[in-house]
Amino acid sequence: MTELEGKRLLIVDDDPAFTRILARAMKRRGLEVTVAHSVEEAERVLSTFIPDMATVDLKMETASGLTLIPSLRAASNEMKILVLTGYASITTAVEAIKLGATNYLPKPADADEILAALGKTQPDPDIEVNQQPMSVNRLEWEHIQKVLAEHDGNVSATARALGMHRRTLQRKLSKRPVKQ
Amino acid sequence: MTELEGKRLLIVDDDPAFTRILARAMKRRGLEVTVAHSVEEAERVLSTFIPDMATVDLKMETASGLTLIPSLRAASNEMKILVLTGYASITTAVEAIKLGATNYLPKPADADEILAALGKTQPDPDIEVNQQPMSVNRLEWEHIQKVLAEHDGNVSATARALGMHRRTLQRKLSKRPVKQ
DNA sequence: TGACAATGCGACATTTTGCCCCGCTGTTTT
DNA sequence: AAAACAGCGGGGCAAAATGTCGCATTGTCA
Repeated sequence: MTELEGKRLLIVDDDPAFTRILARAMKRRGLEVTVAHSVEEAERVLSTFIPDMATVDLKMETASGLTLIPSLRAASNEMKILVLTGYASITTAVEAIKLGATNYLPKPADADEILAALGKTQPDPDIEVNQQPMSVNRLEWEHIQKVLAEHDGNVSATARALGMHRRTLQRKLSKRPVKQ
Repeated sequence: MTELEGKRLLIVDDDPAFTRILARAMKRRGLEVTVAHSVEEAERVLSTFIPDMATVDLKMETASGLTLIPSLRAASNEMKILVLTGYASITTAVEAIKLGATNYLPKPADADEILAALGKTQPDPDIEVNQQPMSVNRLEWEHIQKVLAEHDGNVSATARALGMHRRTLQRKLSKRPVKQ
């Protein structure tokens, strides 16, 4: 881990408990950590210095972390950008990588996983494919996320498009996605 | 759909039933379709001509579809490459995009979804409106049928694979007038 | 034949859902 | 500016779906 010594990490997440713990773990590993609790705050940080790596939460109070990725990537081509979210979906993962993220991890993830994901830049065609098909619940979650993205996050429109009650969709969205 | 007329599509998937249906649907839309049932076969096709777009399955008998993506991308920067798999996961989605895929879709997906994912860039107002996304129920139904077939009709095994209770799967299978 | 998995189904507790109704916040219309 | 409108989040409640357990029956295979 010595090669991490002194590297600057920007953590963007509006969960104070999460950022506190992660920041501490990263500092213990010798990183220089800055925390931003919103996209706006992150933009301000960017105007003062350019971090070497960044972790970005997707679901935040105000703007989505996705909107921050282009700014981060514009600030530096070398920056390692990791998207980290408790509401992971294939749709947002694809979107994030296309926007220039280096990697994408579902929460919960510990500090070592995060560092590993930040370090693994090169794609590997030989990673193994799941042997299990998706669970129905997971498939539903992915589908909902896709349609939601197509409707720019408009819950009402998505519910209409899916022929599902808005209240039900709202409840489903507030839950964490199922594993696997 | 006229802008699709005559475009060459390469379908890489080792499921004969799937390729047959998809090829037919795509031909009906005016595409020129070639099918490869393995990565090797796809490589051979590539040495003959360069398609405008390709759909690639991940889980195939021999090599994973992921290994094909660099070849496809090397053959042309313009090619639309869609990864399409019943064994979708965030990990492989991220890898696929990093390797140069244009998009990534979990199966089941119908022909229109696939075309959309391959990058319809035309601002066609009608398409958006009448193109309803698949309802969650139908999506679920198709997925269940697929996995059930993979397990030779074994309900218990299917329920395990789908992470769903056997009793629930049983009930779903019994009373299902397949509504859209 | 014995062992074992799979099936169909009843019964019941738990969870999810559909539905109606708020209040609040922006945006568009009048 | 006021009113009308759309979207969001959420409370509460009845109806429906699901998870769970148990049990008798039916393959299947060595």
